[in-house]
Amino acid sequence: MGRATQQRTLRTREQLINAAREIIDSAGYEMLRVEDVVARAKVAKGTFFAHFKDKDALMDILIGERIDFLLDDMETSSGFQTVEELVDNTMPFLRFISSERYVFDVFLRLSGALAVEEIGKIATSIYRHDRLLAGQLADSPFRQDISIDLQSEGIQSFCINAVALSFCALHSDQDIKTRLTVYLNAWLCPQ
Amino acid sequence: MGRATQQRTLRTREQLINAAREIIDSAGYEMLRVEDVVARAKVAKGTFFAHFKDKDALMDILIGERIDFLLDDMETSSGFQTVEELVDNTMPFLRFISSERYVFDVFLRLSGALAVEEIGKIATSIYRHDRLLAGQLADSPFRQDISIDLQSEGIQSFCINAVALSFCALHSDQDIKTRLTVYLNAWLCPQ
DNA sequence: TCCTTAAATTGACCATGGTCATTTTAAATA
DNA sequence: TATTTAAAATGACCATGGTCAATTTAAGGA
Repeated sequence: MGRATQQRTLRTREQLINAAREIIDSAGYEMLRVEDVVARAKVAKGTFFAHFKDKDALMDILIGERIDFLLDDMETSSGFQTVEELVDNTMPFLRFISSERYVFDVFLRLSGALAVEEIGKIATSIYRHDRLLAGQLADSPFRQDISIDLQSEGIQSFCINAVALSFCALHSDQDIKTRLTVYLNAWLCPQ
Repeated sequence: MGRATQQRTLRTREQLINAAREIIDSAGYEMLRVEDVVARAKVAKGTFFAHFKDKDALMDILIGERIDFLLDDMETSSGFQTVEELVDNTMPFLRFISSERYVFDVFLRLSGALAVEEIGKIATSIYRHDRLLAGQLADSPFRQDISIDLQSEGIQSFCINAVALSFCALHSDQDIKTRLTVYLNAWLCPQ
């Protein structure tokens, strides 16, 4: 099974991720260049790709960890009894994935892993969000004619749609929160 | 207002699009390289970018025209009275956008135009699909508590979600048609 | 028919993500 | 401590989308 991971491996990886975080903090996700990351981390370009399969894999880690922090908050909240509360709980997450068009594109691209081996932080965080929603829906007074799992799947679908339309020039009349509220009332509280 | 468009401009554009169609027919959308397109069309690389803003703009045309053909079929159909019929009407469209992961990615990226000036064929086709759905929903026996427009928007959202999950290793248990049927029954026919 | 000039085309060049044969490092062992 | 060798790091190189100053073409007027 080979030798144990060396200390320097972990150090190099930390340098790369920290360099990337600095760039993102000052210039945003979209501006991140692999060449800038390796220059700041003082390693060669090849080293980057020895640590991350590709640029997306680094983004998956950085975006995924941000989402995880937001899910931590959602998890410690006391759940929701109304669509309004559900929307309020969800907005920090939606504000983040809609903060840059590039972030949303990466999120969509990595939200479904093509192979089980490739499941990354973003894909995992979506699964976590789904389970979190399902748990909180169990204590909520919404429709009873469909399963909790289906309710949750629909909520996620409408979240994505609300963000997608917010990027669309033809639909900029409504903001994400307004649109999501309309969707979820129709989805969770049919008359 | 400048001079009229020259004949050769139209000819060059046709050459480029035809070259692209040939490549896609034989190798698929993902394999298309701009360099191969210009080589086959016997023009210089710069000419490509004088005709199309970027590679995505060409894809928008080629994917958009395919979608338009599928919408033509949907339009000439006699509409739908049940979720089953709605799903059957929609499946050719979903089969196309799920035919390649790359096609789905381009579709998502170009489905919302960031600026009104940039509205392309794909964005237009989505608007057309929405209007087509709304027209056919008007004659359908589904829920009455939400507007036709909202019903249509939800259908589109669930279509995308069904395709997205079909690409996901964690959700490959159900196929697109099965999943969409479950979604739309819950969306259009709540108890 | 010859000029003028806007439109169209060209291809060398750039930006950036990604590869891989070679070199360096350090953990294990004699 | 010296040797071995797997792991880690290197950087020249490649693939591909995209730019732009320079050149060619052709429409319309003198």
